[in-house]
Amino acid sequence: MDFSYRLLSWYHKNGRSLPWRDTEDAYHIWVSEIILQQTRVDQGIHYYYRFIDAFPDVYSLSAATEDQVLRLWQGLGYYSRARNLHKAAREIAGKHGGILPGNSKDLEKLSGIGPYTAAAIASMAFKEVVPALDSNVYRVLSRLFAVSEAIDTVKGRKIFNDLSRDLISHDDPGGFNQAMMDFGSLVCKPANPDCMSCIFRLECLAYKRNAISRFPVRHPKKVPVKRYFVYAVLEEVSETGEQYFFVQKRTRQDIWKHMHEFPLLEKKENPIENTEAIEAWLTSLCGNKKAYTICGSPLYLKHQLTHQTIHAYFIRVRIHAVSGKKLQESYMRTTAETFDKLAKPRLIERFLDCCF
DNA sequence: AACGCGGGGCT
DNA sequence: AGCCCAGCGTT
Repeated sequence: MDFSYRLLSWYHKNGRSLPWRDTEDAYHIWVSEIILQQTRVDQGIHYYYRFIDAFPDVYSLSAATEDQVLRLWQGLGYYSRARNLHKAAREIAGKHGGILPGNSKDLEKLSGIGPYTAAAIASMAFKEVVPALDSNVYRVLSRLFAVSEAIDTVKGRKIFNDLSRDLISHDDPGGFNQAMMDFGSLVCKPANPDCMSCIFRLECLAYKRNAISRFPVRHPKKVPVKRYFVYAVLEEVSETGEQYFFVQKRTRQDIWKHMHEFPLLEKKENPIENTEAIEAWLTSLCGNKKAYTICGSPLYLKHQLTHQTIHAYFIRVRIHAVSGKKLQESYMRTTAETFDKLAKPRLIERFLDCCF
């Protein structure tokens, strides 16, 4: 089969030049692969430079705190990637002498490394002949062979796995995998693919059937759920003139785990008209009605996630004198400077951009 | 197998 | 407004 030869020829002429290519350092490749999970290259590349700069090797990453790693990941989303990367780095530093496992099966045992990432690292860093199936590859193959099985089922995955195993280059598996991904993102794009410059156009079954847009097949997605957040932005100015905020770290199995935010009241329905309930909440936070003053009217921000629509209201509150017990026990009192260094979700960053 | 997990670009 | 992106872990 000359598929891989033709693909690699295309790749050597048209492939992208990226900082994690042309390196033997498995750690660098690993970091790039984690950053690029469900993330476009354009979006992730800046984070890659900053991450490698801050943590140039496994040991520097393992020596960092989770908070430091999350702060660097801030704004990129899917924060479990950062937590798992950090966790795995500590495991490698502790149990593997700082060396990444040298094959895909052992790589897959590490936190945050699944079938795709294991195959990507093993093929690129260790020349293991194993196909890395990401959504680019699913798209390219589903169109080439008009695969009508959905890509997000076990049955479908097996079909694509088998196809790739037949096609993959044994001389340059890493190049093959990267070539497939570049081809998918540069030519066989999700929308408006560039079929006219496609080297496989004449063999492409989807193109022949004039059915490009029907591939790949995937299961329909769920509609986003609505959530209503009311944040109390509690500001206290001490006698020395220092400004303090009250913040908390999210710990639940939910969005933004281990990221920081303001005291939060969440409702299923829009609560903003119910001023009594909100004031009761603020009072319980601050101890009594005289302990605080609401500044102005709430600021509303809509925040769209892939699977949730968050309607957020920020209420700025000035705290006088002594704070309530609940505030002391459940929340951290931080200076503006310290707060700045904490990892925060985009929504909180957006609010800060508006008001501070 | 189904679900939850971000943020941003493209159409 | 909806779809998609160098997927993975949990339930």
